[in-house]
Amino acid sequence: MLQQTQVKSAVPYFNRFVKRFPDIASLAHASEEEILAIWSGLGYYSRARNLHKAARKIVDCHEGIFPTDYKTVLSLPGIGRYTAGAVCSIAFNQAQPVVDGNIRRVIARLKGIKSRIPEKYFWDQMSEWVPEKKASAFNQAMMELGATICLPSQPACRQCPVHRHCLAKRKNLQNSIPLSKPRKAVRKVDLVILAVKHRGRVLLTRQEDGFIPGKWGLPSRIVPSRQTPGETAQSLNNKMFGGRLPIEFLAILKHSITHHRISAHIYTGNATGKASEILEEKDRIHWANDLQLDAMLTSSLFRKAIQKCR
DNA sequence: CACGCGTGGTC
DNA sequence: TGACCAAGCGT
Repeated sequence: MLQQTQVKSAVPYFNRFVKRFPDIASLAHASEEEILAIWSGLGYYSRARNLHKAARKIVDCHEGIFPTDYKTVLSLPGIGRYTAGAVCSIAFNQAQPVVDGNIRRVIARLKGIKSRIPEKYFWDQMSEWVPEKKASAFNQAMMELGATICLPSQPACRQCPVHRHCLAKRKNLQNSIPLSKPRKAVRKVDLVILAVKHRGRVLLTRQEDGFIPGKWGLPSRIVPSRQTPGETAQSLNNKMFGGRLPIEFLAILKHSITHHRISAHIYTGNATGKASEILEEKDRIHWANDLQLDAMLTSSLFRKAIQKCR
């Protein structure tokens, strides 16, 4: 959960997760749907799928007991160099290095590194520093230092236990180190979302090529350039209802996903009479009640859209 | 090494 | 508000 996610954001998800899946066996035997339902809103959903796979692999290959050997831990799905090092050092106190965003910043400042350098540099440095008998405390301390004192902006150098060793501080370069990476341009996307209601239920569809991840979602379509959202909404209406559904513009929701900035144009409609005949395969649609919505929707964009219709 | 993957915190 | 960033991973 903590991969690319702040501790503060993950904590409530973690508590719910371990309450529902208190051990490896219960996770291994759960359905992916249920796991994703608990994960819903946290983002990076492949983490949840990999966690599920890892649990099953541990049950199948390691008699249900979490391995302690570094190479074996590293071989689990969703566990890369960082997580394997974190688990082996923090949980098992093995002298394995870890490098995360915090540690990159701490090292770059300590060493006064002004240019882009290969990732290997940080790993080599941490391998050299990690103490044989206190790997757990050391690795956590390095990350904590970055998370609480050696902050991205306005670092609290006066409180820093190693400020006397810090080249960035000595040269007064704390605010220009580390070099911020050139970001990929954010693409703006217009998306039409249909919130169709019928007797207190909401229409969900499966979209194989859906822009928003997760199996079930509200009917949606990206607005092609040279088309207005209204036209796209009508064309979606044509495809799904033969154009018989009276739809009404409701709101625009802003939602950002990595390098996409989505403007979601929400349209609502009431499916009654002929409009309730949907031109879509039966197994691709579902009329969901409130309880099902909660369990089936993964993306928080769709959740926000539903909230708007209440 | 570059890229895509979600969402929320922070200034 | 927008830009940057977060206990990264798999391809």
